[in-house]
Amino acid sequence: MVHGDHGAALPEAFPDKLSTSALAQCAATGRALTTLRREVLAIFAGAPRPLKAYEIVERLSTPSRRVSPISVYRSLDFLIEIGIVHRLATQNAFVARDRDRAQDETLVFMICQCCGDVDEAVLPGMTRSLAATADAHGFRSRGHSIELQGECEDCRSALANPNRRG
Amino acid sequence: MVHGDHGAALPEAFPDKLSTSALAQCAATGRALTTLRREVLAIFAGAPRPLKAYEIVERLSTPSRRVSPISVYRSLDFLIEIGIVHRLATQNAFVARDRDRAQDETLVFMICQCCGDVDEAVLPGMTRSLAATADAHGFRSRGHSIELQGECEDCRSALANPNRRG
DNA sequence: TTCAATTGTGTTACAGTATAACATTACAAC
DNA sequence: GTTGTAATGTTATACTGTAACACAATTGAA
Ligand SMILES: [Zn+2]
Ligand SMILES: [Zn+2]
Ligand SMILES: [Zn+2]
Ligand SMILES: [Zn+2]
Repeated sequence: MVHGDHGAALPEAFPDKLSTSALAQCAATGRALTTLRREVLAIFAGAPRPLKAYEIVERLSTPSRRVSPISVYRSLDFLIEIGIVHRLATQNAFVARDRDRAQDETLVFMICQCCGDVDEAVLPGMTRSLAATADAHGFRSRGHSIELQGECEDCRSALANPNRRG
Repeated sequence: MVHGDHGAALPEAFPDKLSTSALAQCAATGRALTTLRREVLAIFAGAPRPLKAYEIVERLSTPSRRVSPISVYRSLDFLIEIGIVHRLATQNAFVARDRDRAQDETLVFMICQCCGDVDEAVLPGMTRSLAATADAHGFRSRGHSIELQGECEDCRSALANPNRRG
């Protein structure tokens, strides 16, 4: 983070939507939204930015309860499987999003190198475009990771105008 | 790798093209293609598949010469900067490609989960499409990572037809 | 020539990320 | 109750990447 902590984000009505999505997915797939998994999800709900696995470990651990990294990774894997959490491969970090993923939605993550914020987008044409490309190469695609690095709007205006009142 | 080691790849005339590209980039940017960097590049030249950083460490090390991970990472960073090597974020691995990258070419990597092979493609529309998306979100993109996971053609036909002569 | 300044490497140690292997619990089905 | 499955606990370890500082080589002045 190069300059101040502008760029707050949306920690509000987040939890409910996430949990709702998660429960729906669990019901659909016959798996359980256990305590641990809910706890992990709750941490995401309150987090405006991507979380590192070991941050989650820390936040879940107390003097009387040491949560192990592998437990967290297992919960993350689960939440990724049901489509609630996404791994940001370029950051070794994770975000929770509750888009009602219509089968093939191609998510693009835009990651601000300055403040760490992550925004996401769905490119309508992208899914077809990627599928066509894969096809042309005889490749059967089963998943993808699309991440942009750069600067978010807030950070750009902050850089252009470091102190608000000249 | 689930089944046999089909899917050989192109280790042939590779080295020269890579080195040529690298030298050109160095000349253009006033940096040096040192011995270590050339050695790393040479390992890529002979490798049909992505390399892990510590694989390179091993291959460069001998009883009398222990190359340290950080030296390898530094060389990798350099080769990435000049555009010869790409990091596959989802694999923690690296590939060398010598595409004469016209400024904005948007590379898409297709990574076979079965044999580990990596193919690449350039989507003509992609660069504009991503730029438009970023714009719409006020995001200034400075780099990206686009990776597909799936199965390559060879692996699919091998799976469909495990033993070649029924 | 000697003196920076820059670039690249060596060396050591360490931080950060992720998983293996096996024991244990919880719960449902038979 | 026993069996099977899903999930978690526990311990240890493997894998990935970097910090910090010393050293060497190059270049371009003073
Ligand atoms: Zn910022
Ligand atoms: Zn920002
Ligand atoms: Zn295969
Ligand atoms: Zn394959």
